[in-house]
Amino acid sequence: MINALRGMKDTISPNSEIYTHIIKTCTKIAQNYGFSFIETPILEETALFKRSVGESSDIVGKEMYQFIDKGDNDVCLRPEGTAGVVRAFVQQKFDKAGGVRRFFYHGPMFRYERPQKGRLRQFHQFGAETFGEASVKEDATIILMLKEIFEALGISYKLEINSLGCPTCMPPYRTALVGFLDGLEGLCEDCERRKITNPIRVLDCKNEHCRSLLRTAPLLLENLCDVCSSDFETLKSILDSFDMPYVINPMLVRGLDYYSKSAFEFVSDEIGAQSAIAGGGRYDRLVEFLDGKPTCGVGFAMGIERLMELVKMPEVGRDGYYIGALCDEALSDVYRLTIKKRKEAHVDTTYESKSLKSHLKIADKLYVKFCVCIGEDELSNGTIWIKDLESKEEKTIKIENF
RNA sequence: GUGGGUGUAGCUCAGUCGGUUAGAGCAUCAGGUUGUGGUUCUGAGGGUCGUGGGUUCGAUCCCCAUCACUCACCCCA
Repeated sequence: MINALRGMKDTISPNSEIYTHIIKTCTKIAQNYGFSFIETPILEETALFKRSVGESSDIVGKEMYQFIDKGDNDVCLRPEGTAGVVRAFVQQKFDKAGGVRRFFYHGPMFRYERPQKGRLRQFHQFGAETFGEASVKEDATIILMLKEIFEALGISYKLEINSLGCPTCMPPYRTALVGFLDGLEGLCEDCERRKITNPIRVLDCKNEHCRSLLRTAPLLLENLCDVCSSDFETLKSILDSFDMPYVINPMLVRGLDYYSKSAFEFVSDEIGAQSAIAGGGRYDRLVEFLDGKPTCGVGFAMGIERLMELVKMPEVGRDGYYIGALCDEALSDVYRLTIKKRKEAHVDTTYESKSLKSHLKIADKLYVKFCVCIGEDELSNGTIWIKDLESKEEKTIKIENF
């Protein structure tokens, strides 16, 4: 027997209904917010991810599904969605055209990691990106859009926010931080490495000893430039005015290198150790990293599999028909009727004749509203027998009136 | 990549201190005399006890290896 690869799952009913419900809900809300659907290739040139996500990140460092194709191209299955969208944005020359563009996407992402609860090698994200809008109101809008999505899906969550600064305030802070870190003894191996590659990430270390050492570390939040500082204040006041609770987490550093200014993460405490259900922020430099004209951007991505464990599905009532034959002579009429009725409604059937009791049992289990049967009596009268499985009301009507 | 846990019927799990034909519930199918469901009753089908080796007269059970799944670390959605 051939099984699916490690960390890759089939999505089958009833999970597929939950998946579809999430996509539908997100799509509707994103469209209300002015985002339009974009589909980008799942396979991209490896260089795209190295330059956008960043070589220092674990994603690029050790988690990419990377290979050489038959044309000798170095390619990757996308580990996240933003890079492809930015590439498409630049390729379409939207950067030169100017204006504000908003896109949403959803689909599979791939990371070669050891699977665990809430982590798969092929997983699915829904995400959205706004280009060309510098106002921090857009950052707030995206957070409020996520709030609306989670409310629509019946998901409870906590929001954490932080500011990662900009090219004005980040570099001096970075220098100060490295100076502080150099004075420390006993950081873990990972932190020693991160100190060189991406010192900001040291703040995010889960190691208890490191955390205690870092208690007195300088915080970017206290060293923001005037613009970043006032933007962060604006963001907080908008969230306050829309009753969007949040906690400021100065240690929150998104895993991807391209973020700047606003960073946020929605977390759930009901899904195991992998608790982030959505994350995002601003990435004002990314477009130029990918050879575009400098254009600011802000966006988010959420993990659909992680949401699937939390979604409360709306109640569904009985719907549609089940049509069955009580004798072999009625089989062809049943079949014809089924195909015809499907032009207007959901119809299930069986290709064999069975007892009335069997048909009713099947119809009940399929959770349809009506059970329709044709037997010898109906055949000779040109009628059908129909029963409403909710009201238990039954009647016999002319076949042409069905 | 590292560590823990688990592999017995389609699903959820019992079980054998090693001993003849391995069990239950749910699910499936058929029936409870003539065409009535979600509740009941009866019956049937369905298992190389993850795989390979070892110990033993004998292994589903003990030992070793291996694979798979799972949780956690790292990191992230």
